[in-house]
Parts: sequence; C-alpha cells; structure tokens
Amino acid sequence: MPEQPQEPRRTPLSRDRVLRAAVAFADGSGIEALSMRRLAQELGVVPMALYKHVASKEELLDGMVEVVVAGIGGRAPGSDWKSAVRGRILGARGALLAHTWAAQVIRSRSGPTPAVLAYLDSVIAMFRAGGFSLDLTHHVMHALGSRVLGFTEELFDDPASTAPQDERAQAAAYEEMARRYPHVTELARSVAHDRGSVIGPGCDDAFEFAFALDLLLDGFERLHAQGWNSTP
Amino acid sequence: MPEQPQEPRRTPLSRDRVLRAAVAFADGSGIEALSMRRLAQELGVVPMALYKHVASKEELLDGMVEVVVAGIGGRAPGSDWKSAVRGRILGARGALLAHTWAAQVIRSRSGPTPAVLAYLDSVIAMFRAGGFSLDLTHHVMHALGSRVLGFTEELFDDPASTAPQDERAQAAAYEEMARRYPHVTELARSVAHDRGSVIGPGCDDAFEFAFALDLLLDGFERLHAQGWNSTP
DNA sequence: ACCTGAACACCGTTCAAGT
DNA sequence: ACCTGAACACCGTTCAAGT
Repeated sequence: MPEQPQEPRRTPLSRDRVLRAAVAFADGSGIEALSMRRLAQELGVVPMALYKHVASKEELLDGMVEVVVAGIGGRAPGSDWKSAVRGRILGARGALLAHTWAAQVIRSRSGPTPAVLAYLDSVIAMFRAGGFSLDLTHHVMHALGSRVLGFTEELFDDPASTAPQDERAQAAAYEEMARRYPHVTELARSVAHDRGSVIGPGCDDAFEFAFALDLLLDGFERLHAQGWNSTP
Repeated sequence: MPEQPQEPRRTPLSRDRVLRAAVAFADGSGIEALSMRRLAQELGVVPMALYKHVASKEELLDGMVEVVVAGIGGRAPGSDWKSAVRGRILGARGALLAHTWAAQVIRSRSGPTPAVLAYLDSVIAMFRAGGFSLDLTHHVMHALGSRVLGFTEELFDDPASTAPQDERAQAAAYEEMARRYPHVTELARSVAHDRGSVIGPGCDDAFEFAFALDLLLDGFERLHAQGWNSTP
C-alpha cells in the first residue's frame, strides 16, 4: 500500500478553533470580508467542513460575539454601585475597541447570546446591590441601551474623512457646506480649532463616551435618591 | 411596418420613482429582501436600467434614507430649547417607526447624507438659540448619538419571542434561565407582572425612549445652568 | 457512516454585443 | 448613442455521489 501523502492538518477542527479563527480573520481583514468560504480557506479545509461545528453563518457570528463578550473584565468588587457600573462598562468598551467589528455584529444579532445575558446579569446585580428598585433598574437598563455593552451609535464617525481634491474644489465644497448647514459647520470649526488643527483627528471618543455615561449615571443617582417610581 | 406591441411602461423611470419604489418595497417585504434585481423586477425593468438613476446599491440606500429623513416634522417655533428639541426628536422617532428598516440602514451608512445634515443642523440651532455654548452643544450632540434621529440600540428587542415548545421543555428552560441569570430573570418577571401578563407584550418602547431622552435633556439643562465647560 | 465536490439559487456589477 | 443580455466573481447552503 503506497504511503499516503502527509496532510498538514495541524490541529483538528473544533468549534472553538473555528470561532477563534473567525475572530482573528475579522480583526485582520474586516467583517465584510468574512465568508464561510474564505474562513474555510484560511483554515485549510473545505467550506462544508465548517458546518459540522457551526450550523450556519448566523451561529458563527453568535459564537464570535460570545468570544468577545466573554473577555470583558472590569469587575471591581466592594465598590459603590456607581463606580462598579462605570468600571464594568468602560471594561466592555475596552473589549469592543479591540475588535472593531464586534459592535456591528452585536447590533445585527436578534437575541442576546448566553455571554451577553451573563454580562447584563452582572450589571443588573450592581444596581440592585446599590439599592435600586426593580422598577428603576428596568428603565435604567433601557436608558443605557447598547452603551451598557460599551458602544453607541455615533452619527458622524469621522467628519474629516473627505476625499482628497484640489484646493479650489475643497474651498467651494466648504463654502457650500457653510451655506447649507451653518450650525454644523460652526460646530465642526470650533472643534477643529480647540484641537488645534484644520483637518483635525476628529472627536475624542473616550471623552464623549464618558461624558454621556456620567450624565446618565448622575441622572440615575438623582432618581434613586428621590425614590423615583414609574407609576407614582 | 408592423405595429410595435404597446409596452406597459406606465411612468418613465426616474431617480425619485426608483427611491420611492425601494422605500415601499422595504416597507412591505423587509430590507433584507431588497436587491437591485428584485427592485428592477418590481418596477418592470431590467436590472441594469436602475444604474442610470443610482450609481450603486450604496447610493440607493443613501437615497432611501434621504426620503425618510426629509419627512421628519416636529418643528415647533417659538418654544424653549428643551421642548423644541424634545418635539423634534420625537418627530424623528415617529418618522422612523413608519419604516422599520430605516434605523438599520442609517447605521450601516458611513457618512451623513444631506437630509441628515440638514436635520442635525436644525437641532444644533435649537441648542444654540437656547444659549448653549459651542462647547456644550458639541458634547451634548455626541451624548444624544443616534437618539437625536429617533432610534437607539436596544439590547433585548423582544424577550418574549421564544419559540413555541411543550410545557415541560419550557419550564426546564425557564428554570435554567433563572439559575444562570437570576437578576435578568427577576427583572423580566417583574416587568411581566406589572403589565399583567406572563408572556407580556414586551416593554413600552415609547416610554423607555422618553425616559432616557428626558434624563439626558435634564442633564443638559443642569450643565448649561452651571456654565459647564469641557476645559475648566 | 462519514466526507466533500458539484450544484442550486441567489447577489452586485462589468462589459461587450446588438440595435 | 443608447440599451441590455450574458457573464463574472462572488455568496450561503443543499444534496447526492464517492469513499
């Protein structure tokens, strides 16, 4: 019997290996480049081999979310509810920053995966430990929305990303902009001025995230202190 | 010369007609069913005919956002900044509720379209008319995020949408849920109890939206009153 | 029983051939 | 010059044939 050519299948495929490969691929090439076919190619297997470990692409995406969310840290036991929640949410933000595709994929999922539920459970527990009523905790969780997982929908992600064009066209575009959207333009100009550059590096995401988070947490604290109730 | 068969091309194609057809199609069949090929079929033309009016599917989606955002009302001139902003944002929410796909499509776009810029300009103008500094207005707009356009990322869209299964399996799943996520379960149970149903109709979206919006607006008011500055 | 190549039913978009 | 059918380079997933 002739010797079989040694196949270089280093590690046998497993659900975990598929998921980690998908995360690494999305990190490197972007989520839009991730397809079952390309992932299989990356792993050196035939596309259909993936379907033994994930039932569908949907399940693959769910699994990728699990990997990222399971990596959220930021637990600081013993502190007051406010700094506990704050620390945990900033921890979530950190985990998501490492995987730029994660927020988008979480948004696209219909229901929460187990790791997301476990995470939410831990945040709810912090409010409850701080003496929040079930009623207030409920609405407070809604008010946080996706911010509890460390991301928010920004409407203008980078206003400075205009395609390079010649000076005259740029000046004309700017003038048109200032004429049609005077307040947007004024705001953009003042931000650029504050940061000392005409085509600035955009806004400080970390500052804006903390600004809004603290505004909400302060609001929660105030409602809690006055014994707020949804049906007075 | 034989008579040409009368073609039933009622109205000649135009960019506007293409966009309105796309909006109607997405309203009826969902955004995921919308493809260039199916839209062309709907309009009784060959797929390539669309490309004379929209350069790509991306541009089609941008155009659809324009149609929806241009339809936002809620301008109440003469009122104070808080009720003006509140009314306008609730108006945006109304416009988006009529097109369930709109929020998702806006999220997926990279930059703001002209109608979105015009809308943002009008909201910024309201804060400025209320005496807000450029600095505070800037951060306040970030804090609103997508909420300024009437939508937010809710993490659990309808927790009651469990697939129908036999009672025993359901009870087991519930018990498992209560064991692994005790705080989530407690919260869900209290909400269901308040609304008087075991498998309730979910949460009151309109209430949650207004709750969070008012919390933010109150926070803005407080910062404005105390002359808040990002660099004290 | 397991594995997998080919096929199916789609995409968005290019392009060359036809009028 | 305009219009459009066929083709290209992809998808996710099914399925039957091969080992």
